[in-house]
Amino acid sequence: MSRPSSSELRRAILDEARRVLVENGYMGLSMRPIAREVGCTATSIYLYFESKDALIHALIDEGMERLQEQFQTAVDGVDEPRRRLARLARAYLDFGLENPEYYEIMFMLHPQLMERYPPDRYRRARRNLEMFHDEMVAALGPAGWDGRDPKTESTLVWTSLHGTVSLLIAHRVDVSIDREALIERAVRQALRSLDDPDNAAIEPPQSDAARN
Amino acid sequence: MSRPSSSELRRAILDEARRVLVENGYMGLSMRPIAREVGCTATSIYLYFESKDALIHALIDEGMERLQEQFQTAVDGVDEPRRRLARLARAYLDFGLENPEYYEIMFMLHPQLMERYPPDRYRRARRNLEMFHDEMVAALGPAGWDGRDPKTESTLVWTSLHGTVSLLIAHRVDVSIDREALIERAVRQALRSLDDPDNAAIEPPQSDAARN
Amino acid sequence: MSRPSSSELRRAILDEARRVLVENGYMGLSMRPIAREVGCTATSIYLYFESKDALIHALIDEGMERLQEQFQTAVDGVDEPRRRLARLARAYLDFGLENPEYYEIMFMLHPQLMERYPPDRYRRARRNLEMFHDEMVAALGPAGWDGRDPKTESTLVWTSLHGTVSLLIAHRVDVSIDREALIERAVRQALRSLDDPDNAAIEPPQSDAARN
Amino acid sequence: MSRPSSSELRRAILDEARRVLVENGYMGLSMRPIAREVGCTATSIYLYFESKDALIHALIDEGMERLQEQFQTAVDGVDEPRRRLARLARAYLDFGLENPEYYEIMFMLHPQLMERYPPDRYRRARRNLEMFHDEMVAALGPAGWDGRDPKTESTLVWTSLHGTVSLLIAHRVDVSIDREALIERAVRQALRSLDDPDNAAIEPPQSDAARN
DNA sequence: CATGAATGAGCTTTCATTCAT
DNA sequence: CATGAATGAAAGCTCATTCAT
Repeated sequence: MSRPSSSELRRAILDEARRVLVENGYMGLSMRPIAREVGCTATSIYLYFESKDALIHALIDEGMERLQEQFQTAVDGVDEPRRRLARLARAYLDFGLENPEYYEIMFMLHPQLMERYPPDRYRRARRNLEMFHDEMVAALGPAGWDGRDPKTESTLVWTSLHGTVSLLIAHRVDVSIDREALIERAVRQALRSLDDPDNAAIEPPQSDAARN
Repeated sequence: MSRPSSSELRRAILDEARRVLVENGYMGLSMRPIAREVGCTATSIYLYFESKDALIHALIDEGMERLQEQFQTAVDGVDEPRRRLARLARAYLDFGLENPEYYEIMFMLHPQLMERYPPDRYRRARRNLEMFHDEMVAALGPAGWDGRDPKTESTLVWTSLHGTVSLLIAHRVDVSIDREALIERAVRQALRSLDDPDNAAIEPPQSDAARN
Repeated sequence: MSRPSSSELRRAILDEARRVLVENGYMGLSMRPIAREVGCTATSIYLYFESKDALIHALIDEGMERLQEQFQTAVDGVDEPRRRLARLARAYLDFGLENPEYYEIMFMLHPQLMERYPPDRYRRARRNLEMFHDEMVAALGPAGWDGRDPKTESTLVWTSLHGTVSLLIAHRVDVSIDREALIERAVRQALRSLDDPDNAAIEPPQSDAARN
Repeated sequence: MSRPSSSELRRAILDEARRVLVENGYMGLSMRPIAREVGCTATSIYLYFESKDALIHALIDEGMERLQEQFQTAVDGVDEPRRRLARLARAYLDFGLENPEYYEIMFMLHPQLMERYPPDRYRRARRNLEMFHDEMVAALGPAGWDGRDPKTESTLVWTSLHGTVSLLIAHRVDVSIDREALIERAVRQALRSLDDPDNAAIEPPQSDAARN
């Protein structure tokens, strides 16, 4: 899976690119400053990455691999389905918070930029998220869905975790909030689907509220 | 702020800027194409907005005002606290999905870009989100928190809604998922805090894996 | 026909571009040196020409107009068809030798570059050359073609003049050759079609000579 | 697949360079795409050619040799001077049309680029063209020039053939023209000098119109 | 004989912005 | 209120070429 790593420079470029990404974001990423920082010319970058897009895509790939590894580590040796799912959720949050630069390009890039990511690699990357689905099905079994759709439910787990990660790494969450407490609550809430689906107390969606 | 006179040109610039935003994202927004589209020169834009940042900030302000209006409309005439909260959640989702361009600059901009948004206006904008907090406190009363922090809980409502909105407008959610069903589930899940806080079945956070 | 000429800078850019063209050829033409020479920045050139191609195309247009003018002047007041044709031929040669930079981009550009010249403007430009055809038909009348094709014959006039012009301005013609004598002979030879078409003495094309 | 021997690589480079030349012209010729196509590195090209210029010059040399061969073949066994000259003319046209990539670098390069072609090799190459001169002298003998200069006349043969070849390979000649007919006519016209020099019907050059 | 790594100069073009009018 | 002219900086990228191995 991992490349023969043609040189340390390639590594240095990727690392510097990540560093810039978390600091300045995608649009603040430009070739010459990276080159200057790693001590080569802008031309040299093109020896390892055929374009700026390719460099970004390589980072996305790396990020997806790392997330996959953290997922595997998280569930390794854990048998109980609910615990496996909880571990996955926690691992997702941890990954995002510990690797904001990877997370940003993996899950927060604008659609227009994402379109240039090769579709087959995109599909492969998406398989990471299917773990949420598979573990949920394993946890709840064929019954117990009460008419709900497993794909929708697992997507919901993901979106709810993503909301927390993305706002945290964008420094949008009030600093007075206890970070660890929020994370813990996010994990638990994400997994509430596993418990009682009874929430009749809340009113059904109202189309009038949708109008502006 | 700016004069209340606000000519039609100013309006046209803002509208065109929004149109570009939803298509190309923040980084695809540049002054001259806007000018060309609304039929004036790039210089003219500077008569109404002192910089590109100021233009973006004006759009953020507008978006925040619109969200505020939709919040007010949503809870208008509704007395029951839980229903008020549900309405707010639904209004938030609807706003994001119907105004992706506003939503993007309001809640998805990179920190570096957000830093240039004047802090006082940022604080004012944040007050929108405090509605979640206030309504939750109203709903649960002084008791019933079981040791949980109202601020954390209301933040959790927000992040969970944001996850769904942001991934939907970024076209990250699998197209085979029923959009409306996901939204409905997102609202309900966001408000689960109001019900039983019992989730002892899920293991405690693994603090060792979270630290780097 | 001539533009309102928005400023003298536009003129200066065109002139400098021409100067560079004759010296360094098309591939030696680049924006920044032009800018430096006319005393503006490279960006300014883009105020007057939307691209390097557009700049070249503007020069082609100008050249075609000038050639057209010289053609008109040449035949002005001349009635006798043969003399009109001779004047055209001479004017063509003179134009090319006096305006080598125009001539180069008008008639010596590589096909690949020419493809980007808008087809409608190309067709308009080609009309210049149709004057050879029209005058030949006028000179020889409906009869007198002895089975030869007027279009072929007029094309032959052009190609034969072009050969002389292009080799002269490329400095390919031996310097010991009397330039004026060559030109005079070229004109006369180009118009030989008008006289006796009898050249049976020369053998027909031989396919064996075509093989390598 | 065995490795190409060194001479084969040299050959492959030259062939690929020619292929690129006919497609993209001189300015579209760059080292790395050639290397990629022949399956070596850009550096390897420098083992066989000390510079891009040298590569081009080698191609020019090759082309000149091939033209020389075709000239020899054309007149081989032909005794009658006029027929020999006609054969040469035809061979020249055929060479250009069948080897447009050679022809372009041999006869259509901008003076600035040609200056770098070593003068001695240039002179040797020029000897090809002197065959026109020698055969004309042989055909007409010491008399029969009527005051005309043999060098001028043979140059005229060349320029007139060049005009036809260069415009044809640049796709400048109207597609509705019968290519073979034009070529045949070009050969005949080029050799008209051999016949009557009487062209008194055409007016003398107008030196006044030629000056600016 | 051939390579991989690297370079410096250069390319066309776009950017947000300013200033005199 | 609006413009046309102009700019400096920077963008991504390609070029022919060199050098140690």
